[in-house]
Amino acid sequence: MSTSDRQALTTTSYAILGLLTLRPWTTYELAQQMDRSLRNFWPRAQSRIYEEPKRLATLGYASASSERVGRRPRTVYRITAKGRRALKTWLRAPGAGPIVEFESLLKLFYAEHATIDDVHVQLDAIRAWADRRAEENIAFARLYRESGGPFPDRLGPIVLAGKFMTDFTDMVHAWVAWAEDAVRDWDDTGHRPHAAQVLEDVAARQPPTTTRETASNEHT
Amino acid sequence: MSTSDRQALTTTSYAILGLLTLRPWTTYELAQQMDRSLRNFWPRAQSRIYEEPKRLATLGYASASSERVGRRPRTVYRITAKGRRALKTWLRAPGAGPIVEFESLLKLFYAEHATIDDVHVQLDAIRAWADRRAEENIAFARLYRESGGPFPDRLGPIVLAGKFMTDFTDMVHAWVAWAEDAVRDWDDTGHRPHAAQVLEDVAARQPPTTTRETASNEHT
DNA sequence: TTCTTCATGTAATTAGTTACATGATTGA
DNA sequence: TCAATCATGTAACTAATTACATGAAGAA
Repeated sequence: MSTSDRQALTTTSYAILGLLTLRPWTTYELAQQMDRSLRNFWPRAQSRIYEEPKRLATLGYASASSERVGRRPRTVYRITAKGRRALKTWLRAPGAGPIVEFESLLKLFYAEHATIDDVHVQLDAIRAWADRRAEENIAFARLYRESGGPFPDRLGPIVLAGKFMTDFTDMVHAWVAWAEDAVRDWDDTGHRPHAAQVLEDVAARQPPTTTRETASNEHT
Repeated sequence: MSTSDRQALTTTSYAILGLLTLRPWTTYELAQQMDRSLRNFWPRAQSRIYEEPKRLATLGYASASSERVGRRPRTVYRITAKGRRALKTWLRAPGAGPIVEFESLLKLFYAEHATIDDVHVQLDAIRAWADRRAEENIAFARLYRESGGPFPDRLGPIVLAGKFMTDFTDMVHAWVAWAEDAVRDWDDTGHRPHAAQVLEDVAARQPPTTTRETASNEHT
């Protein structure tokens, strides 16, 4: 039981297995590709990308062939039939929803202990992040529009993920603009017009009508 | 050097240190509060919340006082002056930008190997996720509008983070609606009108004018 | 020839998770 | 009085990270 647990693939395993369906890769190429395509919704360190395919190979989901560059060894990985089957099975089960980690926002969450300058440092950093990402998104879109990209027949799934990323970038950008306005009314009066407005707006919304047993939240 | 490294606080340490500025908490309360307030932008397992304050205490950033409930011991943590200073210092440095992990999207990214049903399983799961979150957001806003919440003077920072979360939820919701349309044109023709449209739109954008040394990306 | 960057990997360490264990409290 | 839930914690494990090491290739 604990032995079979140890053999269970992680999401990262499947992430790499998925890349291996496209073509064989050297570990370095995998790391590069991971960085290009999955970084934004499944970020992992380079060393992880070097380790995972080994495991895939020992478990039979991939095959490893050793090559040689001068005196240096290198490994090329290919997916096996077993690997393809495993991937297909994994694709059928619903995956986890989005998880966000956001250190700058955490700092803003404790802004009462910071100076107003500190707050602007965070907001500026976030804006810079959004700008950088926006640039990447545009460069990416132009590349694909002009050349079709390295895997033109994958356009559908690629843009599915790509639009998620641009939507997220846009959202962060808009949020930071709002936040800059909002912190402008942070004075000693305790009045927080922007915050109050948000509360009103969100509180006035109709909860989505989920179909689980006539959601009885109307005790109003 | 490696000894002093071991003493470095992590972001999670500061997350808890921040809560400790609000009032003293038992570990269980801390875990609860973490789950209520920080889960959405700094999610950590409950056991982590039980361990971290110990470290804060041994390093002098917090003090621990042992109480007793029947025969059971429990610990209440309080921030120290040193802890407050450390938090303030941490707040000054720019934090990391948002990191997203999204397993369902990863599965969609490999949708070529899935059936159309599999794809809809993912999209449905994502929509359900967004609906659940929307509900939480609304409940949260209503609570704060009506009662002011447990820390009414923190309204500013709280809504800063809260609006980020609702904006994100809204974005996911809108994206999934678009995605459902987009996968509708996934047939064998290879035509992907929705995807193509996104590429056009994003490619046509003007990159944000970052002020680092006259960004020379106009070789057009 | 030397410096830098690209390429390929391993080792050490840790932050974090899952799983377990059990006492206290509530209420049926 | 029994079961379920709340409360409090520890132990075992691992996925992941940072840091290091070094050969190959290209440029100056």
